[in-house]
Amino acid sequence: MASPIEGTAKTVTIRDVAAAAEVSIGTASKALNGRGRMRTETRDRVLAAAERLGFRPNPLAQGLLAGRTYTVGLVTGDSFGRFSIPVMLGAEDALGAGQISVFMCDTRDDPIRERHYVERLLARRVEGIIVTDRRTEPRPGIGRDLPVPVVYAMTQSTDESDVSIIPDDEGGGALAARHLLATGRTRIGHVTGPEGFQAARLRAQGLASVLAAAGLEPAGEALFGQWSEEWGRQGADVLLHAAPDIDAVFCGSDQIARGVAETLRERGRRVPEDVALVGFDNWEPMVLGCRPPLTTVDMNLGEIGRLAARYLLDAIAGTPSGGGVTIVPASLVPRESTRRATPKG
Amino acid sequence: MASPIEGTAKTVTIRDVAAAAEVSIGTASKALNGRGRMRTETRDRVLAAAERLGFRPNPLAQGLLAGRTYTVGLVTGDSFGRFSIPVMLGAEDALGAGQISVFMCDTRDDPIRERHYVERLLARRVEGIIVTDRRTEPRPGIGRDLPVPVVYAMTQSTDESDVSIIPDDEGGGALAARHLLATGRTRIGHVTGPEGFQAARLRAQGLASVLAAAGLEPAGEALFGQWSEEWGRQGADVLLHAAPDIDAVFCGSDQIARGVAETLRERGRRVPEDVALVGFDNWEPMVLGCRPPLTTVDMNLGEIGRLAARYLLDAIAGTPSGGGVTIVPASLVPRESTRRATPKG
DNA sequence: AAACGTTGGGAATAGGTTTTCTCAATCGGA
DNA sequence: TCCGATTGAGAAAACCTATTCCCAACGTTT
Repeated sequence: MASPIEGTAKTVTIRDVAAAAEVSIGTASKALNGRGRMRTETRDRVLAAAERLGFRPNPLAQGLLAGRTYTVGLVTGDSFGRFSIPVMLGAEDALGAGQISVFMCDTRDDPIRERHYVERLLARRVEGIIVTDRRTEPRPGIGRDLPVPVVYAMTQSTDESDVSIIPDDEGGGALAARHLLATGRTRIGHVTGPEGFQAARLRAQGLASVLAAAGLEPAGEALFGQWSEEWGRQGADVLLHAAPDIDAVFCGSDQIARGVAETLRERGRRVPEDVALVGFDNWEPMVLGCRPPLTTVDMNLGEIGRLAARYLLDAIAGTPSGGGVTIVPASLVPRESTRRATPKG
Repeated sequence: MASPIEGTAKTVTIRDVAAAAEVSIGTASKALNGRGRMRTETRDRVLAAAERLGFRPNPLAQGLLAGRTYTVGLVTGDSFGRFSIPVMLGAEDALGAGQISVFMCDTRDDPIRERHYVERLLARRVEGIIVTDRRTEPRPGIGRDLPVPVVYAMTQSTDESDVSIIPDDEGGGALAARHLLATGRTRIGHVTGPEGFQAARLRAQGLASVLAAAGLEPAGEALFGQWSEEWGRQGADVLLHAAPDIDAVFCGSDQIARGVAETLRERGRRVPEDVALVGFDNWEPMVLGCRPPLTTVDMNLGEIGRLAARYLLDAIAGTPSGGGVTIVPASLVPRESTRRATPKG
């Protein structure tokens, strides 16, 4: 049986199909699309000819006529890094199912390139654009009054009327805090990334408000630093000095948590027996490489991507669903680093 | 000044431009493309009108006429993971510069999805396809006698006449070995991934042949296991038991190297003073998070992508450059884990 | 003044598909 | 037997741009 992927020296058009089936082009089109009324015998004859010749309608011609391209653009400033990849996969998942293809653009965080790419996408008549980035901070939009809908995923536009879909950093922090409380911890420290990052501030805030609601004080101040293991190692020492009696640390990222885990172990604190540990990101190589495997918060980035895609599809269909900023809840992924100490005896 | 990105309620065609400039459509086209002969006054009038109306030629119409789409497909089985991303960025870099846009397809390693996507790309009349994957193993091609050129990057087609561009695993292993020899190490162990991976076998072989050429025996057998930190920790113990006097370990991946580093430290061996360590991949978070920062081999994946793109561009232009399998040399990235012990006194 | 060359611009066609309109043929009913 | 209704299929327009061919007008030369 001939594979439809197999080569065709020359591209076969509907004209060829019509000729082979001995009908007019219009009839062939109707037969292929199940549109008009005709004898089933005729329809079958056309279908058979199309199959035999390996006919694939030219989407350029289709799009030209329909005024649609069934394409969207995906613009990232993150060079498709750790954060934008899952978003992108989620989006591609949702879009691909609907026969929409995705143009990929990497701006390298350069506004000039970004503008350039947006221009090109618009020239190509994409029907929508998804913008993703590494930081959840609000950023300037990619242009005002664009002729197609735009969704910001994993980042926000400074223009509040734009549609943004972001993770729930504060809720994630709260989730981690409640999990630690539920496993019996009360003296909880926090080591996280630069204070300049909204994500870091919100996660800290989520932790703080849960602690406050439980009538607890945080153990030491929230330590802002870098998104690195090295800072995790340093931060753990600072924390142990400031609050030697801590029984848990919530970290702003899995990388930081690994650094913290290492220092804790070297200082003779057992994880999770003496000190429980929660990370953030659910970045597998980090989380599983950690000793012990790390309880962490998953931002559900794939869901963010899917949501962004769905919004875009709705907007393209002319029925935009909601607007403004949508916050996607985070999930807690429990692993060994917060296992409850087994009661003695 | 009006931004060309700004919105246009209705898409403006060359017809509108022609009307605004009071010329015929044909003249407008010639003016915009600098083709025919005409008074500069006329040309300027058209250009001004186009600018004013924000005219962008419809690429569908252009493509339909020219029989070109200026698009290529990028198909990955790796869900755009750690290995295919850099390849993809390199490719996008080279293609984007040439006004070619890239369709992104994630097959999730599923042959059905792959076939589906290839179908869709061909239907969209892409002018070429790049296939990337996580493993460098030969894999079945995406189809025979396709109407467009195909390049396999970071993977190979089982069909030897297909064009593949892969990293130099063996050369990378040799590079690591020579670096260790150059820093005065002679008793070199090897911990790597599953023997089922060609990449693991080739890297081991690169090490082995350099050692043999130097008249040295490997320290212990090459240890094949998993691509994980956990295996690195275990493997290091096995190695220390089999060859307690090792002064260097070459690891098949940075993750493994981190595990090895950890065990070495816990067993009282200092890195790099007692034992030097070389990883593979140059995966930044791993390499920099390691203590000490890890010397490693970089496969130059970006270059692989750029090369793949360049080949594709040549093939599209009708002048395919070379063919068969191209191997891209690896580079050694020296860091602290192989620092030469400073001579005493 | 006539013949010729040059220049500027328009008309028409192509590209592949969808859709609307139109027409012919067939069938049923009176 | 004739008329009307219904069905099946074709012709043509539309989508938008690029290109080829052609024509008219103007200027130059003899």
